[in-house]
Amino acid sequence: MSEEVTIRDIAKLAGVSYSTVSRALSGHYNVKPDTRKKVLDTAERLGYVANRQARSLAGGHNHVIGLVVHGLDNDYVGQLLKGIDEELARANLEIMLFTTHRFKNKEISYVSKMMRGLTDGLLIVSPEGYEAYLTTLQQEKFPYVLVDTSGKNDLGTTISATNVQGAYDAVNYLLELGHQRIGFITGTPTLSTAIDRHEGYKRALEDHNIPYNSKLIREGNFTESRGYEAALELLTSTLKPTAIFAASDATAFGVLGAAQALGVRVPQDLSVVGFDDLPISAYMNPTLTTVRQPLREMGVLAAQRLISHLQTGKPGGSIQLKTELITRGSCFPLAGGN
Amino acid sequence: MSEEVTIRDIAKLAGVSYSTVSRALSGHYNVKPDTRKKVLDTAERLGYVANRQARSLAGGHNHVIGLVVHGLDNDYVGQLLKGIDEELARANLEIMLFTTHRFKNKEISYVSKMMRGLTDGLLIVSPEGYEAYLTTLQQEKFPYVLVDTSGKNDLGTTISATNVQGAYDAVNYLLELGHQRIGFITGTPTLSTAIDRHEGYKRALEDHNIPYNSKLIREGNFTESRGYEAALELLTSTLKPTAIFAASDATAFGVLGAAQALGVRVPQDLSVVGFDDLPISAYMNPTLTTVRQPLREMGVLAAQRLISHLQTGKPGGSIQLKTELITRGSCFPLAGGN
DNA sequence: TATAGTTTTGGAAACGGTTGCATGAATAAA
DNA sequence: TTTATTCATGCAACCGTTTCCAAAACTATA
Repeated sequence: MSEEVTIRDIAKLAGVSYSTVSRALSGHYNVKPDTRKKVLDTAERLGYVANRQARSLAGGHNHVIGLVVHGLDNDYVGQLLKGIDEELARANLEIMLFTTHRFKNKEISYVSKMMRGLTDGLLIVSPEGYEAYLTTLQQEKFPYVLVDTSGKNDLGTTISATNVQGAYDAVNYLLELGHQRIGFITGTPTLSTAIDRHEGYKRALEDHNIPYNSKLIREGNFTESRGYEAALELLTSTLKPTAIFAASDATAFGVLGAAQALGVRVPQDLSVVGFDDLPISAYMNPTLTTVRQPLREMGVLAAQRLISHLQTGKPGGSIQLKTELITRGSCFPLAGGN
Repeated sequence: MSEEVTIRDIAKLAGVSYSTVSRALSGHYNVKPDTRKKVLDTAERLGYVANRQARSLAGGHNHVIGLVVHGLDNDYVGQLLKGIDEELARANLEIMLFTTHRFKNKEISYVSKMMRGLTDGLLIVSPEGYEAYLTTLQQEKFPYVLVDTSGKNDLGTTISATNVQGAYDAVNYLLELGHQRIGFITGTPTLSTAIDRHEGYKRALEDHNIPYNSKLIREGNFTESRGYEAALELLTSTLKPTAIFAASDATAFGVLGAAQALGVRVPQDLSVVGFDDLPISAYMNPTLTTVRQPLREMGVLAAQRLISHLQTGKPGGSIQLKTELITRGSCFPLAGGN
């Protein structure tokens, strides 16, 4: 290992004390402009890179933010992350990745302490309701932002989309096309987004005076495979729906797959609407009608609000972004009765 | 902030010195079994969580590995990460995420120093050829593993798949179905995987005595949108192919989209083969014939080899995993002449 | 029982920063 | 010009570990 350059090396060359170097580098203190310039130049020349651990150990900050996610194996998180990474890069913050299943067998206090030790703040994607560590973090005023959750419980800053309205729009659209038996494959029932989309489904039916029928509902978990199974069930049941609203695009892909497997034509025999508007959705056959969430923008906003919290010490307010129904080729007006 | 428990607190309660606590906790030293137990119990009781920065500052390890990727907005990385995360979690290693575009305007030395300061080792996904920082890392004997690259240049431990063979199998399959004008949409030309797949395409043609025709080739970049455009070009050119081999599943999705837009029926009028076997591919319409790479397993192996390097000080050997042609519904034998 | 050898343990010195306090320099006010 | 005030800087202490070194406590051998 080549010797690392430290602030003491810079101090020696620049002819000042190491504390001055520290102050010049960090910037929040009074340092004479010439001195600062001299220090910065020397640092530059020596190729100085601050030792993050030393810095944070001494009471400074980590310059690392933690990203808490269920998993990375779905495109949806990828889209969010695009926006997040962009903003964090701009602020020179590194990302530490925590997948929640790692927490399963750990003590809450361990998880919270570890994350606090490693990061300056947390971006928590799609928290599963009242996560135990949230309360701890909140008590300790540790900065965090919840991304893609309605966060009804006043758990802090949340960035969300209009999930109820989005689902309402989707189902309303199907209803106006003449569909009456509209199946619904839910998301993971513990996630607020899933609950909200379910609510939107109910409200749209209500407004059209169509009774809610639980036989048309299947529990999903936002994955393709579960969407496939659930659609198979719905399409072979006695109360076969003429349209299916899937709580996510991934789920909808499963529905399309199931329809294909059963020889059910989409959209002629079955209309399908998804939720998310992932990039691939536009390339499906048929192209998928879906409710667009501005995922990347949500990522940007989440990061911005966390950064602002870090800088000002005050949490940013919550915000809800608008969803938009994107009509493509997977829906069809219902012709005759039945 | 509630006061953190330190090794000194443990020392006091356990009635030993703090250095003994450190030794008991880290485990590589001689500590009397009773003493160790006493220390461990006390630590447990106090809910002790080691301060990572202090530990690494003092010369220990970070217990963090860096994951270097282009971006997370494709499912392929997600699959890899599943395996990686699994293994790293088992070894109690945290993940720090570095997206390469962040490096673009930075000095090589900065990037390498930063990563070294923050992590104990690196998992570099799909490096774009001879990355400048690789040489630096190699010189400094910093542990890293390259994932999904053929790494011809002896750049260290690499985990790859049989890309040449995989592409060969795909094209060979199309040839045996009777196709002669087989279009090819490449991957990002600087990536070794893309080069290898191109090579496989060439060899298969060669073995069937079909001349390589650059008019049937379009440059892609592993994305859907580029796949769409490229397919549009191919399908409207004078030398319209009867089959297209896409260098990735995402690219193939674009091809399917383009065919759909042009009213070209797949597989009747056009056969399509992808590469990756992403989960969604099985749900496409038609279901996508593709070359499967064991992405998750590659992730597992990469992590295992890095961990072993960390523990033994010796780099693990490179390994190449087998790809497999998965035949589904997107290909069709070519009937008449053409 | 004395002696040499081996464990086990404690104390001190790092690791590379930040920051409070005190002092010196520079500026403004009298 | 003197004095008060602000600004700039240096020194030392500290953050929570690891690890070197030496001393203490055992063990085994003679």
